[in-house]
Amino acid sequence: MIIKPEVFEDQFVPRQLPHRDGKVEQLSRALNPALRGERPLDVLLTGPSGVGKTVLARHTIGRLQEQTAVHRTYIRCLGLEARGILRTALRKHPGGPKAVAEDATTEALRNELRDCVDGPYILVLDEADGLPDTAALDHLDRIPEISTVIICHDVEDWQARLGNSTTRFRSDDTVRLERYTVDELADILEIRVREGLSGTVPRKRLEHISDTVAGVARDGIQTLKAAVERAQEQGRSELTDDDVEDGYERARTRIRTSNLYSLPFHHHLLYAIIHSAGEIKAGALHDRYEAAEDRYRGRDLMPLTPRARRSKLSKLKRYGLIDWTGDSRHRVYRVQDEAIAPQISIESVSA
DNA sequence: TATCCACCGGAATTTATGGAAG
DNA sequence: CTTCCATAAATTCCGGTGGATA
Repeated sequence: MIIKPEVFEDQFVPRQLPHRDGKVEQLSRALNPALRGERPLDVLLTGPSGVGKTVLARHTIGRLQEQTAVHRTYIRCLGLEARGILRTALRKHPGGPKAVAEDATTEALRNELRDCVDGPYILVLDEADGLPDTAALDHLDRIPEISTVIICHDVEDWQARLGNSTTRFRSDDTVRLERYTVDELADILEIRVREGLSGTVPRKRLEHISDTVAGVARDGIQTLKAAVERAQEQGRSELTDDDVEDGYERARTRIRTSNLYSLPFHHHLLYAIIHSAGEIKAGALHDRYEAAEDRYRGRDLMPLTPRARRSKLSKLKRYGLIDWTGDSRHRVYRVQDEAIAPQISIESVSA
């Protein structure tokens, strides 16, 4: 029985981070100058998705704030450009203005930010892979009190991106997180069980979950939650292996559904055609797409030529939404998970 | 078994968009 | 305001692929 749903939410920051002691310590060391009122070091925090990069940053900075008054702001970079970063950094700073003008230029924002920071200010740039360029960093570079914790997936990609940019945010320190082992992740799940559920779950079952999700903590926690929900629906208090397998499917479906919904119309149309066909050969897919081009009426997008469609199909595959077998003109497309319903209906082209 | 050809995907090129500079 | 520049997305071009066809 779930008694504290928040324990299973992505934003939940646990009081303890098992098996991350060394990483917490490393990050703390970099940030500790703040205890003396000095500027913390810049840190690059990397690792695959779902292994606790954001949680590590929140947890460690949270502890720092218990010891000293230091300002910090979390910014999810996805979809933001330099202006958006500066605006958020300014708006969330305690000494910042109540409202920031909509049309303020990047320079104006930067100057205003520089004038209001009065001590160490830590910016956590989450999902920094999503930044279009280094412009944001180049601006922040000119405000001496600001330091950064940059969270991204791949160090090499990130450094290549910095390229010839002269920013000082080349990171004094890099904290790398890896996937958890089965045992480690089971420990983490045990804590969630203790804090969020009314009953207990046998260790073996938690290890089964950990193994199923291959050490990705976020998936493990979501799978645990979905498995418990399933058992609850069926009036059982104990988890079975089937609950775990089904919970994993549900968790994956949720993630993929949100993946699909985040994509533009092109992808939705292609996905809807494949979903309604079940299996569809390349030629037929392109024919139906062309037959459905009237769907673009009233949108500010234009139908794509075949080459661009292929790019969208590749993306759908990367997102775990479709799959295919065969090659060249004999390729057959299909959806990976029937349970993920398309957002648009394509009755008119399903014939 | 040689050729055909519809589709694939890398690479170069064009187009659209938005910010910065003058 | 215009011009310039950078970037991303889409198109154009084209060699590669492999089951179908004769």
